[in-house]
Amino acid sequence: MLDCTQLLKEYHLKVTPQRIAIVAEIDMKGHINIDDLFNSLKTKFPSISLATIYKNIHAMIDKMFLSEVQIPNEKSVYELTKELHSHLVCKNCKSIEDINLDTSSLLNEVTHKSNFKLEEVSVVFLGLCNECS
Amino acid sequence: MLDCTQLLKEYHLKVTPQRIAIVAEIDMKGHINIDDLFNSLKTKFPSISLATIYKNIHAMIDKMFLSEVQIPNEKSVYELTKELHSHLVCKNCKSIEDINLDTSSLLNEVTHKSNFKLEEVSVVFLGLCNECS
DNA sequence: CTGACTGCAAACGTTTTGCACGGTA
DNA sequence: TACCGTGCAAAACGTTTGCAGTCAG
Repeated sequence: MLDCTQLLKEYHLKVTPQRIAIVAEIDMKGHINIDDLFNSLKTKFPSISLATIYKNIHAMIDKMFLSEVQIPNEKSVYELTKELHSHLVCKNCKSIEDINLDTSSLLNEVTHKSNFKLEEVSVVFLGLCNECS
Repeated sequence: MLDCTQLLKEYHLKVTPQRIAIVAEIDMKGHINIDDLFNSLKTKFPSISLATIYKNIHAMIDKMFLSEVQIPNEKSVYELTKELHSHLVCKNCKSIEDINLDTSSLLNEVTHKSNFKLEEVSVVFLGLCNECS
């Protein structure tokens, strides 16, 4: 299990119960949006504020240990920063799976076809997950 | 040059001066966000309302002849619907280029590695355009 | 002539901000 | 103790809605 306290310290963020809970929840769920995070944390911290969630999510993104994942037509979800990967999104249940892909041929193709100096590529697949299909 | 009136008729939307201007502007710019569209149209229609822009953009998306392009960390832009393609986005000047890619090997890879039934894939490249690099 | 479109203003949902209080280091 | 984080309330922001007047078909 992830040592949230340790992680926060590594990134020079003060360790508070709310922050520990935020990191623990994201780690457990893998991907979660602001509202679901807020609702989950309310059971543990009945008076927690959405402002606190927003402030902390942004602080963690600034420190680069959280990443925002933008999903077409859905609210963004957040995940602990891992090595580069792509996402599979279920159109039905909205669940999200990570997948590691070899994008080298794609990058190669773009490098030859365009004048862009590429830095990142975001690949999102939409479809139906195993359970929904 | 695109016959905007004709296009609107084909998709069974009433032809109004505002709609012609919206389609013409999107066709001219290729990709444009709501604010830029609003500001461009204000020179021609000083009293045009943002509500009109929003309503029309959505009407055209519903008729499938406009498409929304979601750009990480930026406002969505809109384009006339063309055959499936990917986008190159300049991190500096925010310009957008279309590119046609062969995504078959990518789809193949995902089909083998996951249990998802794929329907769509969105690929966005971020980097620097020719002028900015 | 009728229904659809426009522009305005108000409503709405989400995110951000300012501030007083409390907790971490 | 000094500063940072929290929670509340208000503000800001982008988008949507309702409505009265106008226009396209």
